[in-house]
Amino acid sequence: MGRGRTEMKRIHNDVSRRATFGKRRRGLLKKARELAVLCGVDLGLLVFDDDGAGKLFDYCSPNTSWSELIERYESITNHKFQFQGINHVDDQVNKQTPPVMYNIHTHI
Amino acid sequence: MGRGRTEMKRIHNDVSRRATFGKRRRGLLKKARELAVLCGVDLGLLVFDDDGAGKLFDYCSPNTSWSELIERYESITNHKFQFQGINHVDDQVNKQTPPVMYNIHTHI
DNA sequence: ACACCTATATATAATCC
DNA sequence: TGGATTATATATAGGTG
Repeated sequence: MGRGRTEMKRIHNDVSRRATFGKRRRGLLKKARELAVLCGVDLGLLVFDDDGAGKLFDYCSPNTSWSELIERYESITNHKFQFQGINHVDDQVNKQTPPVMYNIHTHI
Repeated sequence: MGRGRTEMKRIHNDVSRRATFGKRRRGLLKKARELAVLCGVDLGLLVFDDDGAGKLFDYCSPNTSWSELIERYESITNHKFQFQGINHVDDQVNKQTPPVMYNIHTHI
């Protein structure tokens, strides 16, 4: 994209990589919000900046929260995350109709 | 984008909204993977399809996992999610250097 | 590092099949 | 419905200040 094609591997030059990170991170967050708004779906995006300061960038769609998203993720994948102090683990969880799960590896 | 501009609000026509959801969801997952690979950062994306079947689409960058991402999110935001069966809650958690947190509302 | 610029690569809305 | 197509809107690589 832009003035040249980009190989899909880690950019070795530190300056270029940081510049690209800033641009693409903003683009990705914007597109995440657009998808949530245009299609009215729930979604969450987490991006960690590993520059040593440990910055976090995230987006969570309107009318939901990360705790809800994680609960739903848990109920679908059985990964069993738990919200501290509130016991969400009960026998009902896995009695719901099991939703279908897709991921990028099978659906790109 | 495409042959016309799109207002940034929920698409009311069911057929259009579903078509757009499929296209943009694939685009977003692709861009999430590109950001992770090009910049070597950890990230995760969760998208729920609210069509009644409860489908989930997700991407998690290489060399990490949702449980790790959520632990890191927790340590930054103090939201205190917990991985079931393993007690991650100890007094060390909040003694770490507090990382900076950004989100789309302040950094779009 | 950050913002702006501009040429190009991509994403995708509308359309057709 | 779910792919192709194609015209256009957007994203962004590379460059400059």
